[in-house]
Amino acid sequence: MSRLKTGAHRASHETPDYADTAASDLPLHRMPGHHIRRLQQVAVRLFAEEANVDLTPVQYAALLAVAQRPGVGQAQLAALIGYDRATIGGVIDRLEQKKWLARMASVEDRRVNLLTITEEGREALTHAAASVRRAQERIIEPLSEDEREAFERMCLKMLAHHLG
Amino acid sequence: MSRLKTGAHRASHETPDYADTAASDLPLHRMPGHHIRRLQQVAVRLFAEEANVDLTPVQYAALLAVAQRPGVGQAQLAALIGYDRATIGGVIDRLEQKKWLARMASVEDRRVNLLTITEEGREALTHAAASVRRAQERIIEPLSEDEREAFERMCLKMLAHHLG
DNA sequence: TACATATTGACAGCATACATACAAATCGTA
DNA sequence: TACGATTTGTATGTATGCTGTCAATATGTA
Repeated sequence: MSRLKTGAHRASHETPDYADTAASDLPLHRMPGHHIRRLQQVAVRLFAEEANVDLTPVQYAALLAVAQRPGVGQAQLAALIGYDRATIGGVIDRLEQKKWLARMASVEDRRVNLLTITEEGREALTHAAASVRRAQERIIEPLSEDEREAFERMCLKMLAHHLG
Repeated sequence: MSRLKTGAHRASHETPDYADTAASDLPLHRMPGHHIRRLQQVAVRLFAEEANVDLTPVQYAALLAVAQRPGVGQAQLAALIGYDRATIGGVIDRLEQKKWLARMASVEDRRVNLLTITEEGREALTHAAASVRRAQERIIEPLSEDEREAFERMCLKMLAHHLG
């Protein structure tokens, strides 16, 4: 604790001389959770850099899913792409404001909002496709072809284990 | 587009019979960005499940970093753990409310808030260490030892490329 | 048919994240 | 030393994400 007085500019110019922490503390660079968080930040940034339409990664996934399954309900859409039921409402609000997606009352089940993509939404999807692909490629760009396959396989393995 | 009328409950009971999307649309299960997003959700959930103190992953990383470098400023802390300068303020607010972290005005640079961990904060860190370690292990649990090393190596490779 | 149970979408509250803008303070350089 | 450029922390606005709660609506069963 006596090192406390040394001030803000000192630490960055010297050999890392950490104050004691619990013996069982993992350093951040050994925490998969920390890596995943930073990769997520990178992925979002790359998506935004490449995007040529006003779409976030979340909005793109939602729009694509509705395009592939017209008439899906909000809860089903959320389950489909792994989002929260409470979150998807806001995402749909914003896509609806842009006129890319529409809510329609279901006749069979009056709780449900049937979701459909509009023509403009389909055009936006088409227009975005190439840049989305580029963003995805840029994330894994530093990996070799073998590594890319291994990375995808390991991701799917972890997701299947934790979600399946 | 004529399939649009078929309603909400149809698609989930039949062979995937997707409406046409652009030929260049990647399916979600081929998007590393999508996998990373879902892994991030899993990692946060596991952290919350294991946590035995009132700490989020972000707060834990910040608290640990301050414990290791007492007297760091907010901007330096943000750079250290890869967060945004604007975000870290709120994180620190909440850690300060819990009395686990303190802001002190710097004498040398009056713009800077020197951050220090309190005794209670150090105790919280110690108390949390084992559960944090468990959460990290659970994320990569389905991977073999070789795969775990490969996963870490590939994460670091991508992060170095995009952040370095 | 009546009633307990479950599902759906909305909403509130909290906690990241990022872009942008801002004032205060510091730094670099002419 | 004056002054433009940079840095620091804060504030605002937008967009996820999660937990909980709620009302409306279905559903399953006694």
